[in-house]
Amino acid sequence: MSVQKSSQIIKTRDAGRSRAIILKAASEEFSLFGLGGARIDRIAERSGLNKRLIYYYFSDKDQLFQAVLEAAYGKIRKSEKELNLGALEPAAAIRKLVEFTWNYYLENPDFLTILNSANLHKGRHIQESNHARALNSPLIELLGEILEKGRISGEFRGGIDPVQLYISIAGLSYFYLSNNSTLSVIFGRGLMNPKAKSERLSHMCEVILGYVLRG
Amino acid sequence: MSVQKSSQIIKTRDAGRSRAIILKAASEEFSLFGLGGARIDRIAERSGLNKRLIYYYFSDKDQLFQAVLEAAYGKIRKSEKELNLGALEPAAAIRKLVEFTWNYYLENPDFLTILNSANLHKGRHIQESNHARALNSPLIELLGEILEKGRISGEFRGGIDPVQLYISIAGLSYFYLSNNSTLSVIFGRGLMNPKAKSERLSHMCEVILGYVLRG
DNA sequence: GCTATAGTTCACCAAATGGTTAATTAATTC
DNA sequence: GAATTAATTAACCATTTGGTGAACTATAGC
Repeated sequence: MSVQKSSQIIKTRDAGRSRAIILKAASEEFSLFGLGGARIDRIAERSGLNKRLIYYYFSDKDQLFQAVLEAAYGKIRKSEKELNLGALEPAAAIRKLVEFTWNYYLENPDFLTILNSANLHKGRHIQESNHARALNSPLIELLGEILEKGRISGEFRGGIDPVQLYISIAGLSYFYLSNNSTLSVIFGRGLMNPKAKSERLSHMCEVILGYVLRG
Repeated sequence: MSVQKSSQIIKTRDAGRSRAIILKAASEEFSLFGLGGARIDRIAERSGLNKRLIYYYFSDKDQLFQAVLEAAYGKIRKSEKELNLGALEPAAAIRKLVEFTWNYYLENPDFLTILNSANLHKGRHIQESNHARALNSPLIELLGEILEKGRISGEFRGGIDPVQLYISIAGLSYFYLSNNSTLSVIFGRGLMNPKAKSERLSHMCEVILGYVLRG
């Protein structure tokens, strides 16, 4: 910030900062209304920046959405890397992955809705994004090693496909959280209160560990 | 159909038929583009009926979406009822529920996307729909009975919450299918080819049965 | 300090959007 | 078969939409 022309405050110029602000505002907007329901004018308002800047930095709505998607993937991949599952015993590692997934979705609800939008559009934006495609989950390899380690030690059953397991772990949290509004109504039961949430986490751990552990 | 004024073919008038046609066209449109991305003009085109009729029968876009949602719920509830799980042994009943869920989602992809839209909008449309709220899954009670029967016979573990189990069964299929576009890209693996689909179904059965069956 | 460029603003636009008015015609009632 | 009602149509509209042209200004390099 600097002062200029009779105490009028003007922002210093910073491309990186503006880009980041727009990205965040866009992420909120897409998350709230989906790709089709999002409004560029509202993103501009939300960001406090001029609408023209959105086009200056991101060309059009689809490319803006793609950038939002890339950022969302980048963020979760980063968190996954910090997990350090390799250091744990197999069963503890699996449990930690279930807990991490649950907590990450819980703390980043935008991630779920943005992914839903991406899928509504048949993954078009991810396919067009070399960046996001390269963000190919390194977790799968690690998960494969953990499963192998557990199998050798005799505690895990054999023949588990890490991709299937990863999708199952994600799916158990994802569906509950992403669809919680309709599920809560249908079951007449608040799925987001603290007790319900903790019960869900225990249930998921039981399901996943009940599966991987040799009976 | 009837012929009139020098061989010009005109449709007979039928409120019920028109309503149904609009509902189907709207369902396709909402499913393809979401609530925000759907276009009333396109729904009119798709239905082959005059746009004004949409407003005549459904008042506005939100109420049209609500009707689509109600129809979607009505349809799956009807299919669930025809399942007749009560007649089966507990383990077979659970397996059949997993298979049914998977197949239903597979054959009705619109159901998934419409539900996603409903959730994007915080379940507002379901809450406002007495009809859909009353469609409260009767499967839960039945599932509770099946679990109890299995527990008494000693094959199932005790303390399973039918709601949690139902959500897990649904979630395992739902996430895989609803997010298959992005997942296929990320894992570099076609999740919708016949082999992948059959592997998914076995995996889910193993996970769910591995959980309910006493180790 | 001058210049070139990158960042920002403002005013604008054609097309699309959800929704409406009012007339018209088929079906139903009497 | 006339009168009433219900279904359908065509034309229209105010507003919103994604996107642009071109001017302007702060900053970095010289």
